[in-house]
Amino acid sequence: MLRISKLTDYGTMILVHLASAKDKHLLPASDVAESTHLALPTVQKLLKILTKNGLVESARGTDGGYRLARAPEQITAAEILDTLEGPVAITECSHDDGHCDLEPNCQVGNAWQKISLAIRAAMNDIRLCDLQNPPMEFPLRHTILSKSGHKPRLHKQALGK
Amino acid sequence: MLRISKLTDYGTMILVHLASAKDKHLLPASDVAESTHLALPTVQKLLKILTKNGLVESARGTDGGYRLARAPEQITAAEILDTLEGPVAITECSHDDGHCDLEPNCQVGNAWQKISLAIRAAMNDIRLCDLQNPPMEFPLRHTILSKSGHKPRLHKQALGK
DNA sequence: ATAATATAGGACTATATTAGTCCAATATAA
DNA sequence: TTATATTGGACTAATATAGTCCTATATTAT
Ligand code: FES
Ligand code: FES
Repeated sequence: MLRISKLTDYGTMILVHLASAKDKHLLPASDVAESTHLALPTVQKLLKILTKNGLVESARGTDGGYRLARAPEQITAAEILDTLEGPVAITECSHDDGHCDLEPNCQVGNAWQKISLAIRAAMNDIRLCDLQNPPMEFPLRHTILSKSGHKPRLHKQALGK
Repeated sequence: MLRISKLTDYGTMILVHLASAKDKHLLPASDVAESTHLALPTVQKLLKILTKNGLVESARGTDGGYRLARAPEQITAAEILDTLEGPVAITECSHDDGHCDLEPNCQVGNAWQKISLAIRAAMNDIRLCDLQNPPMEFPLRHTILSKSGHKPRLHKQALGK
């Protein structure tokens, strides 16, 4: 259903490993690779991506390495997915962008897109610490606009292309 | 986020088209292709898949064709995704099945899987008629276990695999 | 300075998945 | 028997993902 790629899985493992690190200590990629049993080049690649997206921070040189940029409670699943899965928009329309000659009443792409956004909103409630130590059940209590049926959040998110 | 494939999008368009058909009338694949502006071979392939999975029913021969097997209110988004995206399970663990030598405390794959299931549960509330004519907002009000508040967030250790 | 360590950036290949097409077989009705 | 239309599956092409490797840059210690 929600299909996450292997790299996203790996990336999450890496984040979880960093989350369990001592304090502000920096872990070199080689250490992370060893601990997670993932191939070093893959770990290097992922750590670079995570760094570029602000989830982890890095230092070069001797005793350099990586660590979480924030506490595990302040990193959301939405961020992790955005970072590792990329800004993949749901298929918007089977016809090329903007021009749907057929049916102006076809809201199919639109509908899937709204569903996707609702899910994404729900992902904001799940945090790295939840992935680290998952609860019995994950709640998904959102609508695309708001949780109380009002109009507060407009979620004008640009889903790019 | 939730990434649906092009074929799933096409398939949804086809379902919506069938949903708008007169009564119990059968539409041949060629008709569907023309109406949706999709390539005929693709439409044929998708209709076969939809038929095999019980979402539409078919008749052969002259005046044969396809129609929805049930009313649009009785076809859920979950079914559509299951049918068109296949039974794609989320990546369970980066190590081969059952054998995670490293860390017994790694619940990463497990966590994503639970999230995926929660989303799938939410998809049971969305129906073909909603995709046809999407509401302002899609509600996602589920947890993996129940919908009535059940003391979530307990961070209980999940049972293994 | 120089050497050693480690990240940054990106190019590159290999693999897997998705998308799309086509053909032979079967069923139905006129 | 002919025309219509689905069924089943094989097949190729296109794209996305996974994985590796090379060069440049920054940092620290000697
Ligand atoms: S086919 Fe273009 S909006 Fe649906
Ligand atoms: S690496 Fe095996 S369960 Fe997480």
